[in-house]
Amino acid sequence: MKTEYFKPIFLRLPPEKRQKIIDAAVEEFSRNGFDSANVNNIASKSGISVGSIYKYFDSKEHLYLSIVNHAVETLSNVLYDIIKGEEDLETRIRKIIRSIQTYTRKYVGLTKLYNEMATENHSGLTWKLVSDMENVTAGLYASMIKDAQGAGIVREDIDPKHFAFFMDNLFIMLQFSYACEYYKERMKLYVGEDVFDNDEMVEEQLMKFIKGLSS
Amino acid sequence: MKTEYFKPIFLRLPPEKRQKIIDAAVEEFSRNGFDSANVNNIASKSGISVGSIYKYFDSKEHLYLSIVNHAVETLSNVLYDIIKGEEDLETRIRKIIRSIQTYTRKYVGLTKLYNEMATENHSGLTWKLVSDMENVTAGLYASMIKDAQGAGIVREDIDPKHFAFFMDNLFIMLQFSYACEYYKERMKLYVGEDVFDNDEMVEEQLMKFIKGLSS
Amino acid sequence: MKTEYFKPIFLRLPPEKRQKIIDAAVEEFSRNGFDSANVNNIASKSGISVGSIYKYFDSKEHLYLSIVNHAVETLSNVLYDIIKGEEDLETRIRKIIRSIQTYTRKYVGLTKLYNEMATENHSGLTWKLVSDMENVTAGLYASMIKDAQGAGIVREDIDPKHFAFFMDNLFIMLQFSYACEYYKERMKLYVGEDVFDNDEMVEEQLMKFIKGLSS
Amino acid sequence: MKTEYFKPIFLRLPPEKRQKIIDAAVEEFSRNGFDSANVNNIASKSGISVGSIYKYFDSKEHLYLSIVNHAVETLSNVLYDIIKGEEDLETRIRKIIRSIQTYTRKYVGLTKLYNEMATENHSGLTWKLVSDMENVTAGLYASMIKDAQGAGIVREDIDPKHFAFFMDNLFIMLQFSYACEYYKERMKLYVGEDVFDNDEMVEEQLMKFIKGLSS
DNA sequence: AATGAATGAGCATTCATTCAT
DNA sequence: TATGAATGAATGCTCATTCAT
Repeated sequence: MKTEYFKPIFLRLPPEKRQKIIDAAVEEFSRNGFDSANVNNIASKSGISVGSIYKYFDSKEHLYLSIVNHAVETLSNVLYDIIKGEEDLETRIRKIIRSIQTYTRKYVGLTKLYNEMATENHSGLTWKLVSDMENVTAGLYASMIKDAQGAGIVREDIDPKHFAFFMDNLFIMLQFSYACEYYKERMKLYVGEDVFDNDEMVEEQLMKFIKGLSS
Repeated sequence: MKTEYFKPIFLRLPPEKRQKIIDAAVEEFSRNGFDSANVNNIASKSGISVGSIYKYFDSKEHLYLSIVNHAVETLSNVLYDIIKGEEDLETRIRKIIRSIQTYTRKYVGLTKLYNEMATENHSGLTWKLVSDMENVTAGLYASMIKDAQGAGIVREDIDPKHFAFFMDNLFIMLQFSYACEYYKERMKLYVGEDVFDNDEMVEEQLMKFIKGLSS
Repeated sequence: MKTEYFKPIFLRLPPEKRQKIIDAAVEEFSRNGFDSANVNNIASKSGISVGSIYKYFDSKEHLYLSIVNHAVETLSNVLYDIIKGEEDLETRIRKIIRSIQTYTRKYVGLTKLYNEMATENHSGLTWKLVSDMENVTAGLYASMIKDAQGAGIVREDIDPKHFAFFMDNLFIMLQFSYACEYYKERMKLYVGEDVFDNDEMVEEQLMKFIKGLSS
Repeated sequence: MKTEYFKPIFLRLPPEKRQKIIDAAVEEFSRNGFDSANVNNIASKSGISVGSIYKYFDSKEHLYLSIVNHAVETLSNVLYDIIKGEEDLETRIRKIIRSIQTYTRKYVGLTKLYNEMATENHSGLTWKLVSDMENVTAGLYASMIKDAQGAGIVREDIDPKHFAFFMDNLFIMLQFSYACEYYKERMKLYVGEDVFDNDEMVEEQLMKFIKGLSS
């Protein structure tokens, strides 16, 4: 069922070597995008030969897909741990926001890659890769909101699916705003040059935004 | 101040010719992204020679920037017309949502381009291009919200700048969700296969989301 | 009907340039075979750029096929002029033999190419190219022999088609023996180191062989 | 005198292992030609490691030469058994024809290899390999014909060496026509789609051709 | 001004060969 | 001896850019 885009031999590599390849590839793909990324560069940055890259991956595209897959798995694992908790809606949302702030900084490359990936070019393939995860998140969000509606915290007349969608949109844009040059500039322009030193403020404001305008 | 990336001669061209070049370039860049886009293709699709392209633009990059600029101008003009109106907050937000639904469908290529452009690759240059416009929008949004706070429609304890930022984030994601394959799939996954036939529903739900959860 | 493997632009080239490309390609392909032939070499030997080669031909394979086609046309034109004559069987056969001796020396590369081409690798494509010509030759030979049977010069109980086939086999091997290293060595071994200075002798003996052993 | 292109250790291998390597190499070289043949493929088809291949042979070229040598030995042993018999000329020729029909089908790969080998690429080396055998055959043919001349079966005024040469040319082409795609197509075109089901016919006609036209 | 043929650096990929285990 | 992972030079092909006409 689960398609893997690397060859079995890749898993048999010593973990540090594997990590070096992943790091170099994330760096190269997230900086240049798929087309401009240079496999030979990735190889030399990893400290291995091109030949070896092609022993581990069938093609540049498979290398890319493996890396995207890795990125999505890493990022969604983080979210998953939070969403699946038992706390009330507000606590969980706050946790998500803080995780985004923490982990997006930690995995800048992976987040850039996510943005890159959602771009037109190869979206057919990448969507297949990512849909499972988005599916899980979507479901979790929706049920989390339904619960909140049951508990009277969220108004009944809003559709949980739409709510989940808009909320995740905010999260995605927040990720990009912490990782991608363009969106970083844009965030500074909107809320001020010092946003990135004010994580609590952002958390607070986003929380308020989600909770609603009117008192 | 305002940098232009085409050469003066480009403006002296007959408008239809200019439009043909723009259309061909939007098509090629939005379908393939900057790197895979082929200048020779753009030339033949426009019905002019490569040589001429390079008479009008210094390089592929300048052609790209000119096109992005055109895209942003077109898209932001639409928004601008709406925001600058005198109606109350809710009316204006609803108008924006409906415009996004209408114009994003009309200018799919331009929207894809906006997504493409925000990608790491050329963000340095593109940001310069776009910042003016985002600046205007940001200011307009913020003052629009401030007004609403003055009128008692929006709670006082939320920062107008943050509010504007989050709201625009929602709008941007909505645009992508109507234009870019990846985000289209994602939206279908979140809210159902038939979203794209349910514009009113989306408007209604997004309105509710922005207005807030709690009654 | 007739497939051409070069692009139209190739024909618009100045003939000397075209010839230079053909010569360089014949040289490279006949010396190295399809796989080892180096397109970059062909380009520099022709005094043009690789880019141009790919403007004239879609791929290495198409370049090869164009060259093979040229070779076969050249070689079969020579034969065709002879076979279509009105002389009696023996005169025509003698003429063919002498032409082989003359033209194979003139077009060594083309003959080597013919040998190369008949080799397994790409025979599917090449056969299509060549079959028309072989078809013509086969028909001409067969009718030539039928005539001779009618005239009482060739015994009635031999099948003209088989006769044509065997005769052409002898001609093909003669061509190879005048052009390809391996077959040259072999011919010297069979009939003596000085064969290549004894064209009349070879003509005489081959004529006798074809005309038959027994008096 | 006799150069061997494998290393001594190759002979010390268990015969089945040796045979497996030979089979895989014949298959690969005859299907793809020298250049496109892949040593790693040969290794895996043989069920041994590349490393081992290079323990047994110095290089791809030596492996190739060893295989060609094997092919030629096999094929010429067959012919040798026939030619050295004591029967009269016609009987022996018929036997050769029938052997070609039988053994070429059995050893398609070896025959293709013989064709491949006679191609320009490596003819220098291969000729050295093969000349001994061709020498023997040439001599045997010639003396066989001389005998026939002595017995009054073959006209005196034809040179036995030339006769042997032309006759062997016919045999070689017959081999190719039974094994190599290109020549198979050509034979069908010359004598009909059903040639390959008509071995006796071919034998009969070739016999007649060699025996001569005139009654 | 316009053309489009020509250029050649650049990159993905392959594969013969080596060598540490 | 045997293994097979690792190497990296080599090559087909693309495409931004130039420039003679």
